[in-house]
Amino acid sequence: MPKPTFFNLPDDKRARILDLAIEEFAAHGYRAASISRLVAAAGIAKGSFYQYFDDLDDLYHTLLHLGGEQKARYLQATPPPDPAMSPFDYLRWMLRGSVGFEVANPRLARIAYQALMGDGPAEGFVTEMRAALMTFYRAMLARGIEYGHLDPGLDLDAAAFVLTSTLLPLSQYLLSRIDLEPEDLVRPGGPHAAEIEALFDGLLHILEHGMGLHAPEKATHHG
Amino acid sequence: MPKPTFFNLPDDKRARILDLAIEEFAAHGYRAASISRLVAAAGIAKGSFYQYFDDLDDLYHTLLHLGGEQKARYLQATPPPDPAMSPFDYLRWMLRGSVGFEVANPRLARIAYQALMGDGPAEGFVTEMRAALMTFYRAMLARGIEYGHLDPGLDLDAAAFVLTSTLLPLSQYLLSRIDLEPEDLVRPGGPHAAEIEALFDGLLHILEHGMGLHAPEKATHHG
Amino acid sequence: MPKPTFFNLPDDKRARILDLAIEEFAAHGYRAASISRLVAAAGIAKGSFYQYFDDLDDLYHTLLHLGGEQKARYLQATPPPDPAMSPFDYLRWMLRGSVGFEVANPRLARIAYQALMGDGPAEGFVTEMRAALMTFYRAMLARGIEYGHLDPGLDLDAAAFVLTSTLLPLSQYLLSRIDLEPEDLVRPGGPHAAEIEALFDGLLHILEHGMGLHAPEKATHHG
Amino acid sequence: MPKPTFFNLPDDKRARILDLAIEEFAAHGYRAASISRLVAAAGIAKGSFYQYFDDLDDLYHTLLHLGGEQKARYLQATPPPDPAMSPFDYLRWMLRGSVGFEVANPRLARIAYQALMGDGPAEGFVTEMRAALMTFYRAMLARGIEYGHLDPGLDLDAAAFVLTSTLLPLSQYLLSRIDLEPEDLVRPGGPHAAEIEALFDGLLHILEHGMGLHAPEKATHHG
DNA sequence: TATGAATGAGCTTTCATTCAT
DNA sequence: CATGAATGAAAGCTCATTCAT
Repeated sequence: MPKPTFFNLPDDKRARILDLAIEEFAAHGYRAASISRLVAAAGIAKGSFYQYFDDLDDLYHTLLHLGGEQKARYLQATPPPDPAMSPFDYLRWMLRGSVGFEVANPRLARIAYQALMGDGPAEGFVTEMRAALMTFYRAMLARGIEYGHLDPGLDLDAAAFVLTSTLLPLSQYLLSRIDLEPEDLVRPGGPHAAEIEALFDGLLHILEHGMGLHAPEKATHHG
Repeated sequence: MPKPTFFNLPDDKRARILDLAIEEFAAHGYRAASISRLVAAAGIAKGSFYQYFDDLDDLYHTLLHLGGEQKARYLQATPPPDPAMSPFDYLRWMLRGSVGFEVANPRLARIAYQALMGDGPAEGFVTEMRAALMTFYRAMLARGIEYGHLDPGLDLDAAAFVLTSTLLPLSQYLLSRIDLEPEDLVRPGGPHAAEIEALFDGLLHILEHGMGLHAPEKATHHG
Repeated sequence: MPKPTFFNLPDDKRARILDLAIEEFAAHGYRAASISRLVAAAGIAKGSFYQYFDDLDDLYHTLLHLGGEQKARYLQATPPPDPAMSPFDYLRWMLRGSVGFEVANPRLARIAYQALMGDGPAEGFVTEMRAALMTFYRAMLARGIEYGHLDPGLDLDAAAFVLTSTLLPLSQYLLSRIDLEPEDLVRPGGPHAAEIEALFDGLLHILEHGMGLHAPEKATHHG
Repeated sequence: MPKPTFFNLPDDKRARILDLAIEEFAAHGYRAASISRLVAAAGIAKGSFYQYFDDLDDLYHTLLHLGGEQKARYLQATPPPDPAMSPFDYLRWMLRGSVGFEVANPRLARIAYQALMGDGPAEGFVTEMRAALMTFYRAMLARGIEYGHLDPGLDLDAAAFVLTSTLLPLSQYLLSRIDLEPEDLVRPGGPHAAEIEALFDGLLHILEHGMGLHAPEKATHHG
């Protein structure tokens, strides 16, 4: 938790520090991030850092929380589909939102991704978030079964694992595959919008047929 | 690339150094691994390290190559099924082999996993290996389509991505979920063999139905 | 010397600051005492400290003076015996008083003791106080000779040195030897009152016979 | 305990480092001694210090042990008097030796003195040494009683306390009183030899008469 | 080849002190 | 008078790397 001093800072200064901190962690990872480098980049005194934060860990957790809040706000900008409908519609909504946010905030996304992949301190926050993700997907799938959209014989553990493993690295994959500026990547009518939607289609098709109740006629999905 | 000096070492000494290096990287990660700690643990002189390797990066890549070779040897111990048969039989073979190897070499597996997840130096090797994995899966899937086992409309990129993302973290997931000693985990008749096979079944079912040509009668997979 | 600001403070606030300052110096010693820690404990602003004192040294000397005054007041509460009588009666009075005060104010006593033992700044104050102590004892001893209570051949320097060296650490010794709460230690009828009086007897006996004119019959002091 | 590296150093370099370390601790005390200052003075790299010692504490204890050994060697150069004789003869021997050593090694003596006075880390070594001193004096006094040199009614605790308290700071007192170069102070025929012996006489007289069995005729000690 | 002492840059952290509000 | 943000010097300590033996 940052010290009150940090929140009393002028908005632009606080924002600049956070931005450079994101830069630092994204560039060097949790373990090799350096307070010295950060304060040099930010043009503030070494001692000032400790007026704002307890230590690097404090700043790190601040960044992760910040990322979580920002992503939540971003997702809420587009209302989610009716949960009684197919969970794949829901997934598509979430997928568009997540990728949109992460492509718009690639460095912050990279930090969160690495945190969930085992970089960063092993304790608390991260472990909880991984578990929360799995739990969330399990619940979503269970609801899907209840509403008759999913195969009742589905192995929930396996399915939640597939979802987590697949969706987490998705935007990193996109960013690496399409070597473009992030902002160009997801602009609604941008040059890659079609390509991305195609990938979403392919992905969701696999998941849907892998997990869903597929009537024979639905098999001709991509005529 | 290690220097010739390293290969002239007595076998046991060379093995001990590699083993402790694995320990060091697995325990502290690529960025926080320390030559000082390693030579102290190995009981060799600081200078000797530089007789064997250029630097930590050199050793790191050596370890990754070593892991690759060992895994290849391990997999080849069990002959793969006929590639003309269902790619899911092939996948199951590979899955059993991979998980078996990684659970038998948890620290080495952890290093490789973290390397592929973005720890380690961003350059060369790692990126290549990720690409190689994707390419390998793409080829496997293409062959599956060719032989009529897979839906010809399958989005190869999406499918290869799902496979890569799902199979890479699988053994880490298993190790975390089943809180047991690694060696107990995969012993053929061990206490968790059934549980693991069930997870494999669930996983392959999803992938198979998501990607395959599913005859209607196969839908009752787990009666 | 504290600044006037300090004396204009509400009594309770001023007292609290002094009390916490005593705590700080007693706990960490002169050299490791920290303004930062003190103001944090006292809940005052960093800058406020400098409104009250020049620096840590200023506060330190204030504490020492304060201790001196308090001790003087404490001693005067019990009227000293007639100086024309044996200086050992006088010593016993002083001893009781000193030990009583120091045991009642252990942290303040500890600071003063360490100051006189060479902790603290080498300059001025401390040296003076040590010299003053010696001078005081010399005068007392000289008066004892004058009044015929002491051996006229007594080496005044040696004797004053013995007194100073012996009495200064006395209460520290008592506190360390008897592992009890300070307040229990000197309560008139307390469990250790007898033990302490016995030590006083032993001590004064040695000093008296070492320095005094001892009539043969007084040799049977502790039948 | 210093690391082996330190003992492999050339003699003169090792000696210079120890000497400057003594200087550092004597000048600034245990708590304010600084590795940075020391290495600057010694002209060695910061890192080199840590090749020799674990940390400041390690060096500090090394110095104390070194002082103890040197003093023991110094004392053994003059054979002690027969312990069956008066303990005051023994005391005089010890006193001459101690003062001689401490005046010849004033800074080392100051460090040890401050250590025994409560500077330095509270743990182990120091507490033990204080207790050892008291025990040693108690034993000496008990032997004195046994051999009939001391008053059998003597309070051993009180007496041992007087001895410890008096003799410990003696050379510090001498050094402060006689403002001379240490080496001039104890040279056998030096300008202050007589003065010092006189102080010894005075001191021992007090102790002897305070603790001893004084036959009436011995009372005329300084005729 | 093996050694391990030497090095200095770099790290995190604490500190007393100043000063604008 | 009170405040607390800003500062940079200085601390202890670790590190990879070099090099003479």
